[in-house]
Amino acid sequence: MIALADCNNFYASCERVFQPKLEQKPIVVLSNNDGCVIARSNEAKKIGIPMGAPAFKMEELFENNGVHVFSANFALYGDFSQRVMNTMRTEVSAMEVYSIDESFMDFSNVALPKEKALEIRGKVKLWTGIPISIGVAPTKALAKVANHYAKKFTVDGVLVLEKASHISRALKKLPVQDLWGVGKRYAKFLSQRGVVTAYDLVGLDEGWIRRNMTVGGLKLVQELKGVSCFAIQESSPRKKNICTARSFGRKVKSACELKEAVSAYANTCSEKLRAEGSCASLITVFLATNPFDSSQPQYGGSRKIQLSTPTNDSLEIVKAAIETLKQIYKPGLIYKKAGVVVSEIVPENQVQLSLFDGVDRRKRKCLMNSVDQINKRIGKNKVRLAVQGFDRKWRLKQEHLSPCYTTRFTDLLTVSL
DNA sequence: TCTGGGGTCCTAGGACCC
DNA sequence: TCTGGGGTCCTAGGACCC
Repeated sequence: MIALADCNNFYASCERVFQPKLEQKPIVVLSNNDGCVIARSNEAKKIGIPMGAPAFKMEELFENNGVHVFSANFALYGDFSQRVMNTMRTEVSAMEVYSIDESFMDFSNVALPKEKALEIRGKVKLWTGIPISIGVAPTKALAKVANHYAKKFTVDGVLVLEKASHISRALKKLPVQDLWGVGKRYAKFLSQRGVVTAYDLVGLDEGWIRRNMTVGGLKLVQELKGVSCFAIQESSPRKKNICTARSFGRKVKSACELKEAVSAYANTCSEKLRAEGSCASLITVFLATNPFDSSQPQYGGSRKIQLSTPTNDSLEIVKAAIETLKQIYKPGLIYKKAGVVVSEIVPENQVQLSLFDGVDRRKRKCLMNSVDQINKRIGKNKVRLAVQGFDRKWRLKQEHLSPCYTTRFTDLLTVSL
């Protein structure tokens, strides 16, 4: 048996932990740049605020319903995620962290799954303040289904799906698009063929599924029949791509500002590589104008640069990114977004060195180590490259940011007696 | 004025190899 | 008249996840 734990309305719940007066109140969390709604408390869902709705179109609705609006605070959510995962890890022998707010847990040796799940749920709430729901079933895909019902229809937030009759009853009531692995396109394609529920999908010919929904669809159907195709993966495989990209908080025209932004993103990619113990040899830079602004000329450019030696050195990666940016930059346009992707990733200790390499890599590694350690101790980006800029006018718009209660000393909660 | 930011996997088709 | 069979690698695009 496999359990899937999923935090309820995770970002909204994080915002509530240190502001208990927000219990029972509608909360929404906005994406970067306060762009669109990415998380909603149950109360906000009831008001009819859709997921992904642009915030500027919702202002009246927010106002009229007393909705508490937050800018995304990923430092806070990331820290809470770790606390939740660490708490769950004390209870099970094997666990896979699947996303920032979800984990699969091995329940194969759990005698009383329902009781165990309730215990975990209670412990996470007590230790972290975050409410979670847990679904337990024979496979991952079925655990997802169980979790779906646990969240929607149970009082205690836990559902075990084990008996065949219970499983087929659950599948009969589940719209096919609510399945893990069935998105909008497949849902439309299937409904045109009369496949509406998960149960309908399971009844189809497997050859047909394979032809029309690839092996991914076939594995999903197998899992729904109780045949496990997805094992619990305790350690995450090395990333194949690492991307840092942002929309700008305001219009950006000048090459100089773009250079600052792209340098900052390239530096972040380098930091992510170092944190993973990886190096990359392909750097891609892209930029784009605002696709929603039809009054302006549109442009999207991207270009790659191949490095002869894989690296995670900020100086090298930033330099390569700036060179690449110069090749795709067109003056006179209003840019809205830029990003850097690093790929062709290899482990740091398996880098193929070049005979003609001019860089003193040992020395550089020491430098990067020092920078990382200092920044870890006294704050992000305290030591950085000058090219990353100082006023950073292009940075995110975050008008409703909550304090980083758990990751920044100056933001610690104060209590007056 | 204002619409996010990460990822993965699969497939088809073209170019090329022997 | 008649033109094989087996591969790999790369890319773009599509689908999905959170």
